[in-house]
Amino acid sequence: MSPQAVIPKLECPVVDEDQTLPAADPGGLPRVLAAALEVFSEQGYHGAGIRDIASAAGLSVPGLYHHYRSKQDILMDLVMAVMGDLLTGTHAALDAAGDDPVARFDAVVEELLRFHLSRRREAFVAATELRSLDAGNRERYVARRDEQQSMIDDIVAAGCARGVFTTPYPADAARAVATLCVGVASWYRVEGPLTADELVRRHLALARGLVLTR
Amino acid sequence: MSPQAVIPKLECPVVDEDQTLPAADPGGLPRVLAAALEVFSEQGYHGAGIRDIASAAGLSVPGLYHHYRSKQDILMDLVMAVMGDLLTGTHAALDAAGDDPVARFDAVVEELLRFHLSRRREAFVAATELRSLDAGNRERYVARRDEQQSMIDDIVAAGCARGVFTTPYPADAARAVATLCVGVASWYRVEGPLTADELVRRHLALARGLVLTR
DNA sequence: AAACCGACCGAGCGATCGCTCGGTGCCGAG
DNA sequence: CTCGGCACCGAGCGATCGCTCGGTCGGTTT
Repeated sequence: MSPQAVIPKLECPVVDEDQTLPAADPGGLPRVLAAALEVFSEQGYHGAGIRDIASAAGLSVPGLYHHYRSKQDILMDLVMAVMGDLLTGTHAALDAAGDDPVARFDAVVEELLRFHLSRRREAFVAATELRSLDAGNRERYVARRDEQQSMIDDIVAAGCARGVFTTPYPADAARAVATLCVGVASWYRVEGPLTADELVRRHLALARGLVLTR
Repeated sequence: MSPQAVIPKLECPVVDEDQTLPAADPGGLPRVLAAALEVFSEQGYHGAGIRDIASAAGLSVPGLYHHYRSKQDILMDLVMAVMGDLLTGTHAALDAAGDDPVARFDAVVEELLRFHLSRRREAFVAATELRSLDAGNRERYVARRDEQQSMIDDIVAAGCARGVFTTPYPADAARAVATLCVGVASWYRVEGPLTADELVRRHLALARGLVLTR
């Protein structure tokens, strides 16, 4: 189904991506995970067949199973890799932002927005396929997700404690901020009227509106 | 999989629901659609088999196909029924709200929130299974969805025109309001710390923060 | 009584599912 | 030159998929 030519086979442990991929992601995911992302984002986990993933990766079915033990493992590896990148990014943004709660808020919101803009399909799959993870995997994933959410919670709470944020409901506002940032992944289109920079600018203002309720 | 006893068979065109359903919805959906909602919300469209739907509805597989022509038709009927209820509700709330943009804004936001609270699973399925609708069905559904969005757009634009809303980005704020309201369906739990009324109160304040950006 | 209808079901169709068996070809180490 | 191991594949396993065929059954019409 995927309209790709024959790509020379070679799975390399280190990054070595000089091949032109059909429409791959910018995040440097391994070839199989990039292929899985492609088909999962279009058909969903249960709608995508192993054969779809294999051929999108330029592999046979047994070739795929040489690298991953099951379809469930592929999904888990994918969403955990994405969540790991997100946490790395937001932690780095926070470290660079210093101590001012407003600067920290802006930094984490901007990072969240840019992540969900540049890796829309990853974020979409991670959000919608939560239910396709089996119980143990889901638990491990949700723990990481909560780690991200409580990062925002803490920043908003700190801002409220110092009086720079005025919302009477810090926890609800923090969740609303996350909802807003994550939500861009499900409607943003590069062909749309908004550049990424302009979108970030506007949504930073909207996010501030959530913590500065009058 | 569904732990239900044998329910007397009888599909009635008019509403006649004195049977105790296992964990059915409050929205008065036909038996088959209520069953489909149950399994779609747990396994997704592609993850759910028609045997799951049939047995959740207390029917055999051919019995199911007596009422619906295909699995795709069941999904389409389900999401269109839900979207129809939402549009009916928000239009009614608007009609009752009069002409003041702030009253209209509050009315539609409250209706959106209450709908997504009381019919969480419906809203969740409609949002996540968009991609499972085939091209023609998706187009028809998205048209109704856009109708709902532009209702909010118009209210925010009217409020900005009269100067009671101050956001410099009415369209983005309106989308953020919708994102916020729709989002509650994916995290709200009845067992959680927030009553529905308190949640509505707080999120009305948050939504106002989005259109009253300083 | 005969003819018809809507609601429903047992059995099973071909296709596809996730996954595995038993390989082949290549490569660096000994 | 052999050998072990890695990357990979053709073929096909049993199970399940969406869907249909050919009915039965009880009620209404004529």
